[in-house]
Amino acid sequence: MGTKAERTKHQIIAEAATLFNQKGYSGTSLTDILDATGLSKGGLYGHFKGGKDELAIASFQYAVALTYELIGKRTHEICNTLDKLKSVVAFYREHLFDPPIEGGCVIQNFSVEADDLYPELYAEVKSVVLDWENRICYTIQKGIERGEIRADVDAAAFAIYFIGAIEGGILLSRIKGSTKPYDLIVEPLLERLEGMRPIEN
Amino acid sequence: MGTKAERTKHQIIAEAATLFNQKGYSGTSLTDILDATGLSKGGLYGHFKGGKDELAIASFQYAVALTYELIGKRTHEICNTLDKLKSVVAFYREHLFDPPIEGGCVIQNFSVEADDLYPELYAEVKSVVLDWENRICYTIQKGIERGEIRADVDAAAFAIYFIGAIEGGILLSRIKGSTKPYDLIVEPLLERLEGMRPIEN
Amino acid sequence: MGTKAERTKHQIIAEAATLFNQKGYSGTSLTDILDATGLSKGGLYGHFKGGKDELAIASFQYAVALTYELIGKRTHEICNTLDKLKSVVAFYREHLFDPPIEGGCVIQNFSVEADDLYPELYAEVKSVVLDWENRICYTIQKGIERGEIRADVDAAAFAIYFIGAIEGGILLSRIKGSTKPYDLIVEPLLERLEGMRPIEN
Amino acid sequence: MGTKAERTKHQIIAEAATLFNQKGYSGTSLTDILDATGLSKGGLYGHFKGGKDELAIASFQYAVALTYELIGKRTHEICNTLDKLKSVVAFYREHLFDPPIEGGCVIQNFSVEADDLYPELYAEVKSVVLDWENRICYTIQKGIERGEIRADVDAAAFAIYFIGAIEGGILLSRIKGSTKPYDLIVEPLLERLEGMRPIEN
DNA sequence: CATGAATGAGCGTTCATTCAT
DNA sequence: TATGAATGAACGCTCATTCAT
Repeated sequence: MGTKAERTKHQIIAEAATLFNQKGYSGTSLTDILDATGLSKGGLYGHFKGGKDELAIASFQYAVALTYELIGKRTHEICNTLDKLKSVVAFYREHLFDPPIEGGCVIQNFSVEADDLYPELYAEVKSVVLDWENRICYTIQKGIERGEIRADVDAAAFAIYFIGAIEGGILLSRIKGSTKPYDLIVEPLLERLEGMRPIEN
Repeated sequence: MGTKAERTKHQIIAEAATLFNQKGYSGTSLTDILDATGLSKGGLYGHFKGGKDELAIASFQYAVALTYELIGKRTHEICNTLDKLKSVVAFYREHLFDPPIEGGCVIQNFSVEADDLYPELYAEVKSVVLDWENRICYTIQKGIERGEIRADVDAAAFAIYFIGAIEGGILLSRIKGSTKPYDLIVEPLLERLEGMRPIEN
Repeated sequence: MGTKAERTKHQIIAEAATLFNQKGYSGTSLTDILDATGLSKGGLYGHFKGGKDELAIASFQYAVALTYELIGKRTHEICNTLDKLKSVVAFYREHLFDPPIEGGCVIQNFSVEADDLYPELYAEVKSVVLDWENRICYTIQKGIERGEIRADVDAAAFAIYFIGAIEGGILLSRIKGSTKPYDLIVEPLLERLEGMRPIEN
Repeated sequence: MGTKAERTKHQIIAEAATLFNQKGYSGTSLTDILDATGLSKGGLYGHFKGGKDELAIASFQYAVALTYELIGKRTHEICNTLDKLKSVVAFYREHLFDPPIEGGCVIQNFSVEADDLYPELYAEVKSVVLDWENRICYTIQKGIERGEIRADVDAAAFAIYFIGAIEGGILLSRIKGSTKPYDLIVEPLLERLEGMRPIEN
């Protein structure tokens, strides 16, 4: 449940995450967020002493956590490791134009704006990407242990390829307004996944 | 060559392109541009009646044209079509951290910020991507005609894959600060290019 | 001694007095005071319904009372009237850079800010100065009665001169960061005090 | 004459000097200054890139310069050095309640607020006081050379005493709303001035 | 054409104060 | 009593833009 303050804070973050993801950090004014939440000017600072910066970082973290959560729900019930990874690819495909947070992929949106301007936020983006890599690595290693993935697969390299293909696909599909780019870019990824299956004998 | 006015205008665009690409549209103030160019307030409006918007679009177009030009210099002397395409991949690899316009890939930077906020600019981005696709299609079709590429290659699909892989690679490599992601993501692309070579007999 | 409420109130006043004396009324925010005391927003208003104004006046009065108390401790044990007055001069000299309340002479600080802006507070300053005058007058008259001071001394005039010399000395010594101005300005005051000694016969 | 910009800037400074002197730095808002000048919000920043700080320092310097100028006009026509100094004492007496800049002595007002809060402004105050000292020193040394002042006078010590007495007098007279404190505090100063006259023979 | 003084809306932030808990 | 979430006006400052010169 949480205290009233916690609920208010959470609501601010949720609204802000959408706005930042759509309009960017610079493009989103506190007034935008205030309007969206119904809060008053000073009220926001009661929850975020660090101001817009702190709120942006919290929003990014929330957006990432929400995405993880949704993906987790999807993959939770899938036993086979390769199927799990495929379902992640499918998840992003389904949400190309209806992403967890409106505005597109948060990693793209935040990284592209933060890289030259907001080091603290950018560090956060970097750590999230690293974390994503690690999760995939871990998943693959577990898959190898369980005999669901061939032992000679380079987990670290695959993780990077996996993320890059998905991100490239999202980027282009959104620009083109079509799922086709995503499908085309992700196709070799899916083939590679298939190729990771241990040889039956 | 060109009148003094044209040269001044070009200089403004060049400076602005870098600033917009690094700091984004919202994050770049006219003052930033004025400081960088040494121009006066009103002077800029003399060249760009449309204000910041017009300048941003002009900057984006300039950035794209400059990139094309640099790539063109590189590919011009290459005869074989597949080698031409490979050299484009190499070009982006070489300029991952030293791009034609400081701040990274202009398509990424402008598309990510413009999509939810600046329809006119976003339309420009879309048309540039479409143009890039068409160029690759055209290159491939010419390659097929010249017998350098197998006739059964789907040029349109390949073009999209080509762009998506490169963009995904750039995105991740910049975040990670390493060329490795680019290499990993682009690897299957290069293999596919190799596979497009007509069977010798 | 005193209820808990009284002790809390006193503590607020003591902290606020220092802050107001250093940073001024306008320059001190309630947040500053809250941070210094550890109190909560509403807690302060429980003790000072009148808000910042009431607290400022209470702080000024406290600062004056504290100064009187310290001077009192010093002069208490001195019998001779002229020596008493000299010890006051010495007291201010000793505390030029370590005054009872950090930030310098409260009369100067409060009067200079209040005169054009806060009539109520300024009235308080005026009454404190008047009170100081009266105390000196009274001391001198008692000294005359006790035969320690010549009967022809104009007590009222001397009191004003006494205060003015000390204040002028403090003002300049603090600006110059040296006791020298105080010494120079106070020198004729001390001579005059000496001249007030009744003629021995 | 000066350009229009210079005239506007000067007008801002003049208005601001009065406001700062009356209400203090913290107590004066840019809106106050804008209202007084009729300028618009951003217009002020065209003249003072450094914002409120820069304006405050400029205002203080202007106030000091104006005072010097008025005193200069007064003393210019006076030949004898001691009479010159006496006329300075008289000048401040005449303007106790009608000072060059409304709000009282700028040294007092600015020093008292700046000491704990605005080091840059405080440095300016210090340098002005030092300059005043030096001017008096110089005047006295010239007086000695011209045989109008006894050669054994300690110019530096006198300068400090001179300033301290005047400031103490102003401070108290303004609090009391009467010229009497000034007269009383300045009396020994005038006597000392008289005592500096060389012995006639 | 170019200048830069001027505009006024808007920025992120802090303020003194209130009030339901 | 004491808390701290909330208010909304005001803070210092920057913005894109205009226009008399």
